[in-house]
Parts: sequence; structure tokens; C-alpha cells
Amino acid sequence: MFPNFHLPDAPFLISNAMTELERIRHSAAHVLATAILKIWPEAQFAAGPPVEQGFYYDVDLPHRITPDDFEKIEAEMKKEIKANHVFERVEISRAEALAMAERGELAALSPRGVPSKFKLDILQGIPDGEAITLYRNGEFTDLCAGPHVLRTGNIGAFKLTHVAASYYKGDERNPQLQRIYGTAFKNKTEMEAHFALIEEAKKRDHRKLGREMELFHFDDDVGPGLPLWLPNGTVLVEELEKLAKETEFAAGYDRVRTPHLARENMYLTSGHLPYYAESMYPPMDFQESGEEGAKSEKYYLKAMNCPHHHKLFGAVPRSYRDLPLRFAEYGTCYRYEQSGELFGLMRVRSMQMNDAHLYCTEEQFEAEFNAVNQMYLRYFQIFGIQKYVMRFSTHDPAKLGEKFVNDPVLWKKTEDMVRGVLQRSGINYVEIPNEAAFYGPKIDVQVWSAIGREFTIATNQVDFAVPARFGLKYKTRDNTEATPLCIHRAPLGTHERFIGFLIEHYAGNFPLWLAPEQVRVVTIGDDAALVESGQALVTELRSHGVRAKGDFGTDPIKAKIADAEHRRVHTMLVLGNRDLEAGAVSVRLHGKGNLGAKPRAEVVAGILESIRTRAA
RNA sequence: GCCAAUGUAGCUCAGUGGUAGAGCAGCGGUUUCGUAAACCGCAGGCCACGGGUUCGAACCCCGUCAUUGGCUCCA
Repeated sequence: MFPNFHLPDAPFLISNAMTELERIRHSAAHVLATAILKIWPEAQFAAGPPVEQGFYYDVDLPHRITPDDFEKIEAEMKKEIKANHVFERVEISRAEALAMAERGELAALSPRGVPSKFKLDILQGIPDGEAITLYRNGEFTDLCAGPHVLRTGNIGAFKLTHVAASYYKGDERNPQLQRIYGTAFKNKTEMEAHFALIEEAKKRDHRKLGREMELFHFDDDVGPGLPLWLPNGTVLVEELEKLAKETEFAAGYDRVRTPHLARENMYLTSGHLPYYAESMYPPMDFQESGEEGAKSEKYYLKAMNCPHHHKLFGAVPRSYRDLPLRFAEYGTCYRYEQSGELFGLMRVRSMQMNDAHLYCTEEQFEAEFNAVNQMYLRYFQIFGIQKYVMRFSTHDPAKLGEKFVNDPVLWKKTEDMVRGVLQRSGINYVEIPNEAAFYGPKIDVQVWSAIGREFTIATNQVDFAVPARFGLKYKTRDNTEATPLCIHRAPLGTHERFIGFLIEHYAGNFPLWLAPEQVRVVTIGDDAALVESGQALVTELRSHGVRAKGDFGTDPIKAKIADAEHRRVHTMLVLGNRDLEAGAVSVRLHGKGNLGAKPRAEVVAGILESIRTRAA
């Protein structure tokens, strides 16, 4: 018996409705296990499912498998595939299965006298009445719900890709296993296409483009996860803030500003301490000596803006006439994320959040929540974001008073309202129980990075608990006091993650309104008349706020164009003697080539219009 | 935080124990040219950091830091 496994909330499940590709990959996982056992007979296996990019198998083995071992393992796998063993399905009784697991015959080539500890544990988690099946390929037998391909030879092409650590059943209290990742396809051509796609995706990786385009920088002396914005990146930051400010102003928000830190006491009130302390930077601890002796004072960098905003709500007596009250701030927050979690701009330790807190009555809630959702959709339209999922997280009634605030009535009411808003506005969403914030249900918007990692890019949360902890009140129409509901929302997420996402979304080719260098005026040669005319054009554009530069040097036009293209300048305006005589300028768009000569006034007007409308 | 890999010029990378290299970018010249790269030259490095082994270390060993791939966690 393996002691004390911590079980996840959802049971281990392998769907029976697998696609052919998934069956190939799932089968490849079994072949991988077979190969590992041939080399290291003592290996113990946990789970080996197909995943989006391929498959993995979790193995417990004293030998540390490194990529250097792949060749050896792949050679054994090839033998199994060449042998073309049948994947044989056997249905057996629970008692038989348990006995086999005790004898160590599951995920094994032959009995080995040591129980198949993980398989035994998995078996015990299978509900009574469910069929228990084994799959055999050659000498290898595994507990498995299937399905598989017919024969090992049906695995047309495969490759081991990397090793990683994982905890058994994803719980860090469980033993750590080695996860061997690989991928498999019907044939070699499809596999090569897959690797080519990955290479393409890497070119869009925001970390690579961020360096190339001089958008941001990380520095050892500043610290891990603390991005510095270079001038080009700062343009993106400020354009987003401009968009947010315009949008929020139009939607009736008020802007506020709050400091980056606060005393310990505020986070005790908010409930973030001690439960959240691990994801906060350690406090600044002051020893202030006064007449009554030394006194310790702790200040924390803020991990979220809500407590500060709540304090602003409470700073002035509020009436129902003031509601809804909407406080917006691009607040800078600091979270001490675990070192292994940091990932370029997508997961950082200092971040500026497109935050706002909306305080309203229960009657106003639905309209407010709906307006917030409409704001999301408008943003996504501007950016042309189509591949996203709205994830509606609800509470689990069994965990009231533990993981969730114990107020079943308000949970039901707010969840129904949120669901209603989602349904009536025709937004696609998935509902996920047990994932709500402790203070209320929430909607997260999930997107994927170029290399396929999933991120929450925006969040919209209902809070019916924390305002009460802060004693927030407003005078009702009948002169009693009531506590407002609060909506936390960040449709543009944080600058860091949102810009990281946008870099990949646009593959660095930003629309004109966002492009760090919007226009470059390029002269053909450096004749005095050309330079003068080019400089006048740059000056005119800059006077309208356009980020324009001139390249009036002696380099050949080809070289100047190549430079501007490499730097992803959105619009290149080429000025030669021919254009000068015609009062024209020839327009070239990044990645789109030469559009030909046009009157200067028309070109300038077009640029201004495109920026004004934030055209795609 | 955990497991593993990686760390050489601003960037991309060569360099397996014997005087640190290339391309691009940068700088200086020459070139005066119609839409993705003209030519010549120059400069640039505590080989992440700290210890060790060795006559000698970018290279071998140990530790630290950072990054990357995953696991847990999240905007």
C-alpha cells in the first residue's frame, strides 16, 4: 500500500471518445513505458495520457532520465513498434486487478515482487461498478481504460521531446515523478509539419520579439520578474492606458491614485494576511524608537488595489445617490510569485493592473456587470482577439465557510445574475464549479501564448464579502445604512501580460496606433532639397502626435527600406526627386510592400485617421 | 518552491584543457543609389558569479544566481 495520497477533486479520467491522433499518442505512451521498463525494470508508472501536443508518462525511477537517454529509449520504442504487437483489451474483475497490482504486474513486463504502487492507488479510486480493463502490447500490461490503436505499428512517427518533474496527481504533497514528454503522429510528414509550426511559434514568442524590438528588459541587479520598459515598450503601455482612460471615462468611471504600499493592518482587515502572505513580498519592518521605546511597524507592497480603493470609498460619507461609484486606476502591484513560475512578461512580480472597483446596490448589479462585459467585448474587437474562452467560476456549496464566504443566498443570487448576463449577451462561456474567489463568483478570460501556454488575460469578479469587512456603508433612500456590492474588473489585465499577449497576437506587427515607430520618412539620397522636404514632413507628423522619424542619410534606398522593415516600422514614406516634383510621397507598409505615390496631404490625413480610429 | 536543461560581444551562435571567434547590430570612412541588406575599416568580452582540480580552465568538479521546459499557483 502506498500511504496517504492526496486525491484531486476530479477523478482520473481518460475519455473513451478519443480521436485517432489521441489513440496514437496514448498508445505511444504505453510503448514509452514498455521501453523504459526494458532499460530500467524497476520503473513505477503513474499516468500516461495523450495531451494537446503529444503524450507523456509519469514515471518513478531512481535513475534521472535526461535528454541524453532519449536515443536509447527511442531505440527500444522503435523495436516495439517494429514488432507490431496487438493492443489487446482484457476486462477483469476488481479483485483480479487488485491482486495483479499487489504482485506488481500492472504497468510491468512481468511480475516483479513489488506492488505497482500507483496503479494500485488508481485502481482504488475507480468507482464500484465501473469496468476495469487492461491493455497488453507484447510483454507489457497496463491498467488502462483505453482506447488504443490496433497495433503498435500504427504509431507512424514519434519523438521524445523533454523531461519535466510533476507531482503525483498534481498535488505537491505527493511524491515527485519524472514526466517524459513525447509526441506522435500518423506519419513522419505530419510530425515534421508539427515541428515546423513550433518553430514558427517560437519566432512570435514575446520574449524573443521583446529583445529584437527593444520593448522591455530584465536585469539581474533589478531582480527576477521585474520588467523595465524600454522606450518602444513604453509606447505600448501608454497607448493602452490612453485607450483605457478614454473608455472608462466614457463609461462613467472616476480615476483615483493610491500608494504602492500599506501598513500591515489594512491587509489584516482585508483578509489577505495571513492567508495571502506567501504571494506578497516580505514586509518592510521599521523599528521606530519613540518615548515609549522601540515600536515595530510593518509595511507591505500591495499585491492588489482593492483595499486601497475600499479605503477611498470609505473616506467620504456615501449616499445611494452616489452609486454606482466606479474607481479606476492603473495600479502598480507586487506579487512574490514562486521563482519557477516567472515567464517573460506573462508572469512577473511587478505589474500594472487595468483595475477598477465598482460599488453598487444589488439592484444596480446586473446592469453594471453587463456594462463591464460589453467593455471586454469592445476591447477584444479593437484588438481582433477571437481565440479566447470566458471561464465562469462558481462556488462549491460543500465548501461554504471554508474556501468560500458562508452566504449561500448571495452566492446563488450573484451567480444567477452573472450567468444571466452571460447568456443574454450571447457570450460563449464555460462554467467551472469550485473555482470562484473566496468573496464571490468571477469570470476569467483565458487566452494562449504562442507556445501554447494558457493564461488568464482579464478578470471580472463579484465581491459581496470584503466591503463589509471594511465597514463600507452608504445611506439608503429610507435613511438606513447598507453595504455595497463590489465588482473588481480588469479587462486589459496587467500591462505586462496584456502586452506580452499582444506582441504574440500581432507577431510584433502592431497596427499603426500601437506601433512604437509609426512612420519613417526615407529620402532617396541626401540632396539638400530632399532632406529639407523630408524634415518638414516629419515635423508636420510629429506636430500631430505621430511617432515619426527621418532617415535622410546616404545609404542606398534598399538598405534604408531593409532597416525600416526589420525594425517593423509601420509606415515608410519614401521621398525621391520624382515625388518632390509631384508634391507626393510614396507609401510602403510594413510587410505589405510599396503602395505607390500619393499626394502628401492625403497621406498625412490617412495616417491621422487610422490612428484616431485605432484601425486594425 | 520542486525536477531537469542552459548561461561566451547588444543579438544569434561557433569554440572539449594550451594567446577568446563569426555574422548581424554599433561607430568612422568611401559610395548619391527608386522600395528587404553597396564596399572598406574600427571598436566591442572578468566566457553569469564564487570556490576547487591542474604547470595551465570558457572547457573538468562543487556551490550560488539567472533564464528556459514542466509541476503546484495566478493578472
